[in-house]
Amino acid sequence: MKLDPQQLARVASLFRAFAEPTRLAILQELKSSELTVSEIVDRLTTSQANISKQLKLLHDAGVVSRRKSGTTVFYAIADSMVFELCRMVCDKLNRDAVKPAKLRF
Amino acid sequence: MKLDPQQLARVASLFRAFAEPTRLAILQELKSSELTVSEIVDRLTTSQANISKQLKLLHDAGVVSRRKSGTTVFYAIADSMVFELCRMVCDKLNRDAVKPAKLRF
DNA sequence: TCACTAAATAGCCAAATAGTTATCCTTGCA
DNA sequence: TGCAAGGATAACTATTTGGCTATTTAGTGA
Repeated sequence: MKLDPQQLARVASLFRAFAEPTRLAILQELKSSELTVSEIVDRLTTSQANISKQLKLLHDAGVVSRRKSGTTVFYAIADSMVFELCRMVCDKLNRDAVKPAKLRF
Repeated sequence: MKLDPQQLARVASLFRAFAEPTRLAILQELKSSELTVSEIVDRLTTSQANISKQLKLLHDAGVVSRRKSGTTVFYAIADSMVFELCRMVCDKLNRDAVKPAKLRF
């Protein structure tokens, strides 16, 4: 079965959510627990505006979930497929690496 | 275990290989068998130059393999993780879809 | 040697986007 | 009411990159 251009675009779009170091860094922080925007900002090295922007993108892609409590907003991984995906990609990079580096998301 | 920025960049880079409809279309064509550049060009709707460019990117990412025979070059899927990855992404899109669309790479 | 074909590359342009700073909601509280 | 804090958004810039056309490189056969 072949996907038509529109379906390919949707698939590509979801892959794109994972195709940025900053977004991967956010997901990595959310691996252990849900976090507020401020907590993520504290753990990473980019601006609050950028974190919010990337969180919105991840949320639109259905990758993270949002929970509001007062003025603070908690984000969490919405689907564990995130980790399966990252593990598969890391495994491939490890297989391809000349010198074993043992990446593990 | 947390990946450092350089490792995150490598992971992101591999994801990026899958984050384009044209490249996904190429991979989809290669699903059934290896193909020459010309054959891929015939099956898709973009220029030969663009197909070559995207094939180079996929090859650099270790996603497709290259086999030369005379003046023609055959490309093939280099790692079956490609299909596992795409299946997982399709499954998620199917889960999220309000109206079941049954995507299947 | 010359013509022909397959594929790769160069050079260009337009669109997409990660990042920034500045500003704007909201909510909670004095 | 006022104000401070947490997040989101706006506007802008710089970079990346998918696509094109034109050209180049490399085999093949007459």
